[in-house]
Amino acid sequence: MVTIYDIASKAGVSAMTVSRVINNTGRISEKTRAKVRRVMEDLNYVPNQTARSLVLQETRILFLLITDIANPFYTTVARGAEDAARHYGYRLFFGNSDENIEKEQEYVQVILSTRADGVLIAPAGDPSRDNLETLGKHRVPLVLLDREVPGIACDVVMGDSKEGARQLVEHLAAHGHRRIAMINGSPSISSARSRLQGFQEALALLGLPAFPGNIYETSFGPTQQLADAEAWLSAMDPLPTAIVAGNNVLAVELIRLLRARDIRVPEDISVVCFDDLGPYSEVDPFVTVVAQQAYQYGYLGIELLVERLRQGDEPEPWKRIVLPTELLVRRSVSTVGE
Amino acid sequence: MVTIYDIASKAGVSAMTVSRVINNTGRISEKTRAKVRRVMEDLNYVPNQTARSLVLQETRILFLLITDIANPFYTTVARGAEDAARHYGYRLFFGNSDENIEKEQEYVQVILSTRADGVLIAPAGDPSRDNLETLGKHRVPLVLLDREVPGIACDVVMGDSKEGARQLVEHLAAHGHRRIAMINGSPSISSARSRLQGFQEALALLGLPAFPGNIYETSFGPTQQLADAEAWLSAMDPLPTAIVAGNNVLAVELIRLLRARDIRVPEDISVVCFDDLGPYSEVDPFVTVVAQQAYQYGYLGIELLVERLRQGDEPEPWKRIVLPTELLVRRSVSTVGE
DNA sequence: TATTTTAGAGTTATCGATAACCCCACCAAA
DNA sequence: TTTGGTGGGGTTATCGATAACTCTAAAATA
Repeated sequence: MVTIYDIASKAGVSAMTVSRVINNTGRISEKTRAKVRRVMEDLNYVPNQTARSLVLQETRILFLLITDIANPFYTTVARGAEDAARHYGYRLFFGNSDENIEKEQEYVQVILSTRADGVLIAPAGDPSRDNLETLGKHRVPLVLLDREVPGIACDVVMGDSKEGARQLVEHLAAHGHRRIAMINGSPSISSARSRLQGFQEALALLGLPAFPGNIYETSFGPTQQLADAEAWLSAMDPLPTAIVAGNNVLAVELIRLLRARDIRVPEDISVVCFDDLGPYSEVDPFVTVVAQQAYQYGYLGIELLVERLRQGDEPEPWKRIVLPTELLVRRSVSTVGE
Repeated sequence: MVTIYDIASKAGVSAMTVSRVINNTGRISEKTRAKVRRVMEDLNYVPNQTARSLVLQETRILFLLITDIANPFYTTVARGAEDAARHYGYRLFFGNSDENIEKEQEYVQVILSTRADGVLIAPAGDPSRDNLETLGKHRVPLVLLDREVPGIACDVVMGDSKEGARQLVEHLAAHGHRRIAMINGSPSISSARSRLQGFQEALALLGLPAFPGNIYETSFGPTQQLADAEAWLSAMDPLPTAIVAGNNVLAVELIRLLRARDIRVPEDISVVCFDDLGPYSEVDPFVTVVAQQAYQYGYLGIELLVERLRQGDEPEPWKRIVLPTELLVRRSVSTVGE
């Protein structure tokens, strides 16, 4: 590999002069600058960012740790994050935690050994606190994505889960549904808690019953089997006329399960959920959802991070960006009692 | 940040001894080893991978450069790549080229300055040759994804595009379609060429007409507006009864365009395409596709790369992995002439 | 007992860049 | 003539790790 010293000797100058030309610092005569530039081109020189990182104590690497890149929500988050990182001159690593604390912990080690300048992370849940504290102990700037963690003070980009839940329930109620159940992610995840709370408050507000067993809590995880969900469904007698799913993955799994039991959606049970099902759900719109501004999650998250990196000594107060949700009405809700 | 020297002095040994403990090399007494380990834990030491990369001349970084992380196909590729990278102890950068040569070129510079150990790339097209040669000139191991580039000899993971096209056309023919058109990506992309060729061969084989203007070539790109596609449609008289789309994005855009013109799918025109549409398609299967093993693209691609990295001096011949396609019949095809 | 071996370390140079400091010639002002 | 500012650029130390070599005391062997 061509180094700065190769350039220096071919150009008959010192390495420092080459460095100055590269970074446009110091005083260099036009003649010297031109000569160095030409040698760099001749030799196809590309600065070694690793060496630079070592001496500058800055890697210009940001890490995006999400729970599943295959989930359309996070996919779009990743796109936003990548666009922002590119715009601000950072490189972006990514990893999937699969909603798994141990996997997350492994990535924390990778992040630390990488000396990433900052981390944009959707924590697996409240138990992620240890992992986040590890990052904090090493002074790695952090921005939380979609989920807050009690005890961790930092910037966060999240959605208005309670409002989203309210929109879904109101929509169902407007279609005559009164017996509504919810399948949700683990209560150890703040967004799941907010969605549940929003769900219950909306029920109360509309005078709808919170019948026994109307809540089923499992994992948002990508490999979820919904093994017990079958029992949960059977236990509800009569079945609810509508079910709110805590996220898109759960909605998909639920619909699959319902169909396997010959329960039609939406004729027998209506299903709605949080998060859209990808850029292509517009082809044949089916599931009614409250969509979130996934791209903005990623873009704004990186921007918060970059802002933090620029602050240094006089840190500003933590920011908390709450993005609105939008109800997209499609075909997975039928009208009851007509 | 805690360094190896901090550990060394606290433990009363030299830095080299600490390094030996970390890497399990050389001879270290159990007592010393234990002492060093304890100091490392006490001080929360994490080795600096940057420094290590510099001296080892190896970053343990792989770069995944795709054209759009928001495309469900590449999303799944990314997941496979990430799983494989993790398995083999590599970190994974990613970037989107948006089917754009200039953006791709910028990323090539990033890759070079990063000193990534290898690159898994879906090139924007044949003109990517320059970019790939730049990588080659710097001896960066390369694996091509989904697309070959004339003049570039390296490992590649791709799909059986011709067979896929045949499956689609045969499926349409079996439903009575005889007037079939195709909307495809740029002919500068090898997979687009193969798909077109497969399409035309299949037509010929089945004795179907290749009427004038039955092929429309545009870009696979994510931001494609299909501005001229409208004119293309109008120029075909009568309209075809079925259209094959070169990939999922084009199919989506096409369907949107057809609907805007009040042309129903599949009643008026049937639409099929390459690549599945993501998790949504499980919920309410609509578009008939030939799906590709996207996860395997990513996983096997990284494996090829890692294999190359291990070879060093006696390189094996280039490998060319061709993955099969699978026809998934759904609702976007109607039967003609009943 | 004298001489090798060997276990268990330490020393020094190096990877490729940049920061901080130093140096010198030249020109202007005192 | 002396002083000192400034343009232009070189020297040296440093970032945090590892490779290659060296060193020493104790154990093994002759």
